[in-house]
Amino acid sequence: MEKKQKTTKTMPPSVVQRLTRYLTQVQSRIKQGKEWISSNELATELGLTSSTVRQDLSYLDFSGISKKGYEVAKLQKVLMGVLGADKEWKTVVIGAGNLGRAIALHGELARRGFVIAAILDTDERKVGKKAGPLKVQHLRDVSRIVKKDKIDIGIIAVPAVAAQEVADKLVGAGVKGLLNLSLTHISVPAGVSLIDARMVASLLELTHSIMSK
Amino acid sequence: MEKKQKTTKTMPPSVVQRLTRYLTQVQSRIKQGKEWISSNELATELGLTSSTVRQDLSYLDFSGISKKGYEVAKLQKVLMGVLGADKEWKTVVIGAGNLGRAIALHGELARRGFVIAAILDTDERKVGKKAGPLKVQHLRDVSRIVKKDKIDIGIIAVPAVAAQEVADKLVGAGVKGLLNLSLTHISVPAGVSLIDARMVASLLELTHSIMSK
DNA sequence: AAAAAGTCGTTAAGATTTTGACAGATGTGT
DNA sequence: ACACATCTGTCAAAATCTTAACGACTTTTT
Repeated sequence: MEKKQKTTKTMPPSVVQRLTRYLTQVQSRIKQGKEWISSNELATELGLTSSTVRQDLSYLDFSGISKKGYEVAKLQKVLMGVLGADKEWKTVVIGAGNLGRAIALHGELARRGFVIAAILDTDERKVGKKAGPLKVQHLRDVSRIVKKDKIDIGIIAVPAVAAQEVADKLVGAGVKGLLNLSLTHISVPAGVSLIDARMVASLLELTHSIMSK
Repeated sequence: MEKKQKTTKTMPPSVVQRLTRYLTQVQSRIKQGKEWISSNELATELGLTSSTVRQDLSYLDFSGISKKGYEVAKLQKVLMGVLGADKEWKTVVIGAGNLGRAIALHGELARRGFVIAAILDTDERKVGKKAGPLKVQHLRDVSRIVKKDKIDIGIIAVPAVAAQEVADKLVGAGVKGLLNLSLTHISVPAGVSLIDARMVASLLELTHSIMSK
């Protein structure tokens, strides 16, 4: 009657962020035909300390081998499992502006298991137009679409003023997580996940950093 | 003979990130015609504690007033100054795929002082095509363009395999900072700033978070 | 004019994250 | 088979970040 957990003390967000980087690094190793990678190599490649790498990987249900390091195939599998990169995630993009359309068409997402099932907007001039294989639908149908297509994730690519309202609609319709690309803060109820990916904010971090050098 | 610094103990990255959020919040206050905002209001709106807000703002060369809070107009000005949001930044986008073009055309960036001076690609089929008002140029001209247009920032929107090489070229050409939108890790020399804004990574953080709820 | 209430700035306590250090494990060379 | 070198896993110290607490100041109320 024992759960298979071992991994399951929740990881700090900073660890999760680094896991995504380990995953890309490991995958590039695999492409190169390598079989092993050490904590020290990972650390050097990513600008971390090997101690951090080992500590992070200790959260996983997975072990390395002395003198060899980590087996990349297995590590990839474990990382994908923990991050959910081994599943398909149904997503909907809200906002059929340049950014929204670009995301809907971004091959990388599809390749990584993020299926864009629909793209929505409120602008009647955009509704009905094509965005690649998708036809832009009206936001008013969000609830029906989320339910019918079993959408997990909403990607918010609308102007700041509309962001919270769109988020509320998505949450109301039952999505489990939101990716916020607008530059505004969004709040969501406790059961829903939210990650910010605000480019303008990132650019401001960058300019701050440039100025303080 | 005294510097006007006061602000100038470098801020932790986490503080800088929050400053960007304070800025958007303050600006929305200003639009609403309000004059003041308290640490507690900011905290509530952004899901923080008022203590964190006060601590963060204490890094700035700026003070609130007992019983009233912070004057939004002044706070905006100080935040913009610290973040570099009161300047124009010349940027170049590398990669004329969907994402690169969307960014080059993204009005929000222009509105925030990020001037997209050029968009570059290596794909001869894309070179010469229009992306809004810009014409796609060949990456081989990056150095000339960066110098002529006094480019500060490179935005990297190319496939993972090309990202590091593009970064090296941009750094070689003299940009001061990079925004990395590719999903790969990029390394840069010490004098150059780098911020990651990797959507796929953000989505993986999101799916991890969804799964662990 | 005194008391009350609200807010800031700052200190330090508490929590979290990162790093250093080292025992134990595994492979390599002689 | 032994010594040596190289890794991992883990513990604990160090560094960093967040939060609570409280004195001081300002406005409002009585």
